[in-house]
Amino acid sequence: MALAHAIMTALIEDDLSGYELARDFETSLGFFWQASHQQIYQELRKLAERGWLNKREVNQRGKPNKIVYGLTQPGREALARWVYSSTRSRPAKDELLVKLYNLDADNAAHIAGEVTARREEMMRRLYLYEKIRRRHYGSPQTLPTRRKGVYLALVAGIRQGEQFLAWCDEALELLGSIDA
Amino acid sequence: MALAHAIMTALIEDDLSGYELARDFETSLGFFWQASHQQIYQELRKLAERGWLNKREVNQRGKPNKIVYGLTQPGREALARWVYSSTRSRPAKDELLVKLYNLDADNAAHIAGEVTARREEMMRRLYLYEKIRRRHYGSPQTLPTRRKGVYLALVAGIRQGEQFLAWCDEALELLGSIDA
DNA sequence: ACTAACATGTAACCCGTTACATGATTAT
DNA sequence: ATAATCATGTAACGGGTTACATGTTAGT
Repeated sequence: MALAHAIMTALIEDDLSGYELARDFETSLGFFWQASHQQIYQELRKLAERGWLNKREVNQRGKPNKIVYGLTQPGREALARWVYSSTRSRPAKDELLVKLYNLDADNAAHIAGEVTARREEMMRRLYLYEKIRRRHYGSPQTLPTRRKGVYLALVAGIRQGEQFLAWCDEALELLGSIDA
Repeated sequence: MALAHAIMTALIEDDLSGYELARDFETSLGFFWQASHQQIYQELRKLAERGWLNKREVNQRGKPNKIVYGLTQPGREALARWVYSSTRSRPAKDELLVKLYNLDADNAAHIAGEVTARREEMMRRLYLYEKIRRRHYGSPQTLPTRRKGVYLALVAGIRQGEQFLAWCDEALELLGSIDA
């Protein structure tokens, strides 16, 4: 049920089309919950059927028409209730860590390569996070309540990313000391 | 395909039954890749059919018989090849962070409660990690190669956990300052 | 002419979760 | 008796990924 609530969360402040939602799920909310456009379109249909979203077609000039979805009152209520439900955390699955259990002299260089690639990917992501933080979340104490929550999620991403970079460095050092 | 390789990874050094694998997937390798016994039994069947695992029934006294699986040579080769495949990271999904996007004066106390619960869960987990580290990974430089990999995975878990605790504290402070 | 971005969908398959199902042995 | 641990499975469902499918407009 989480995707439904993630989509509704994305619609709290703005009405969006499936395409726009899919784009947003590549950034912002998508940092913590990703979804493909195929999933999103399916879920939007279900949510509209259930009465949690309404839809209207918007004519655009220079672009194809789009179908814009908005939260209905029942939708807002369902979302608010969901926040009070309890979530059990399921720790992240990471293939790279499983691969580490298979470390040997032959594959050490390849694994080091994968760690390096991940490190670079995380650097790019952190750069993005920091840009957003500087622009919109400079003084968290003064933010309106909801934005404080978004800020905390962003900080979680930043902290986790910085920690990951440190781990990569440690891993690369140890991996580098293994003789091929 | 990752579950198959996680199971084979668990069988590198010891032959195990489905039940024993399911138990192991609650700790050690399971820290980075979890699976239920239902999934494991299915996957074992498939892997045996494919010739990557062999199985033999073991009679036990005082306990029901068990079916013990071991890696075949083709299995070891498939596992070794898998390590060289490239994995793209898919960032963790976390419902709690999505909930933070819904923060308001009403639900702040509930969310703080969930953060506290997660914090305690992570404390317990870190205690376990640290115990394992102290017992088996005191001097990483001197470990045999494969164990160095396992050590790095463990360190990743520890680092990530410590970071998470710090984030929880920051989050709880900010959440506590919100007036109900 | 071609590519990128805009825009929306269906179908098949695989993976994971929940529920159901059974039965032995050991300890309290 | 009852609960806990050992031990192995099936079935239904739902979520997620990949592949397939179509069409417009704007820019090079």
